[in-house]
Amino acid sequence: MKYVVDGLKDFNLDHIFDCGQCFRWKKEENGSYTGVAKGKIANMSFEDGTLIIDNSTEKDFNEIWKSYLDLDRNYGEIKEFLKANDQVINDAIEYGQGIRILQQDVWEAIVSFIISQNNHIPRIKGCIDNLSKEFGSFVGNYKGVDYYSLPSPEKLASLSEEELAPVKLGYRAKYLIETGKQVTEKGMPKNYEEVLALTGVGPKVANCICLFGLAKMDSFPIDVWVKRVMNKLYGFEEKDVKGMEAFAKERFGDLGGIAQQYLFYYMRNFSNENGEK
DNA sequence: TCGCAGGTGGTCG
DNA sequence: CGACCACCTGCG
Repeated sequence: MKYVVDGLKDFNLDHIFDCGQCFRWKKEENGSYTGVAKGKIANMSFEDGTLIIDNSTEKDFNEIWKSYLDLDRNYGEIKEFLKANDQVINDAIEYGQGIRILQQDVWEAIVSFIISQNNHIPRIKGCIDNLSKEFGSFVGNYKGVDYYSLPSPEKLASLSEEELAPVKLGYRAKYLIETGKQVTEKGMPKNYEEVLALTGVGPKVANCICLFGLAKMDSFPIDVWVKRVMNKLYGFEEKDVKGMEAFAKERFGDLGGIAQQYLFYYMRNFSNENGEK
C-alpha cells in the first residue's frame, strides 16, 4: 500500500532527514528514506512535488505522517517573513529550502538528544539503533528488515547501567535511566522548564526537545555549529550564548527554531562541501 | 597516541 | 553567576 501526496512545495527529503533533527531515517540506494516513527514503518520518496509514502494507508497519513512532516505549516510564508527581517539568512534559506521541522514523539526526542550530547552522528544513530533492538518493542518487518521502537520510560527506568552496557551509551546511560524514572513518576514534560529539569538535559538539549518534540517553534538550540554560523554571519563571539539568544528572539521571534535549522544546515553541510573548517 | 565530537553536571572563585 | 574540567566511546 502506498499513499501519494501531490503539489508539495518547500519540501526535500535530504534537507528534512539530514538537518540534524532526527536519527532514525535511513537513506536507501534509490534515494528514498525508510524509518519508523510513532509505531509505524514507512518509506518515503519525493520527486517533482510528489511525495510517495510506501507502507502507509490513507489513515496512517492523516493520523501520523501529515503532522509528523509538518505539512500543514506554510513554509513559503515563513521564509518570506524571515528574509524580510534579515538579509543575512537568505543564502541559508535557499540552501536548505526543503527543510521541515518534524513533529516527533516527545519521548523519542528526549532519548535521542540526551544521547546526542558530546557525540558523533554515526555513533548517535548506532546507540539509538542498539537501544531499540535490545530493549524496544518489535514494530514490524519491511522488505526483510526488522524495525523496533525505543524502550518506554518505564522500561528504561527498570534497567541498570550494566544491562545497558551493550548499547554503548557511555556516561549517558545513567542519564537515560534517571530520566526514565523521572518521566515515569512525574509524567511527560510539557514545557522548557520541565524538560530542563530532566537529568542529562541542559539548555541545548532542552531546546532541541522543545523544538522537535513539543513543536515549540521559538526554541533556538545553540550547539557548536550554531555558534560557528552566528560567528561567521553575524559576528558574535562563539562564547556569547546569551547574546545569540537575545538576537534570535529579537530577529526571528516565534520562528527562531525554523531559522536555526536553516542556519545549522547551511553551516554544517555547505561549509563541509566547500572544504572550509 | 591523543584530541575531539551536535553538552552536562559538579566544583570553584 | 561564569569559568573550568572530567566524562564513555570510536574514529582519524
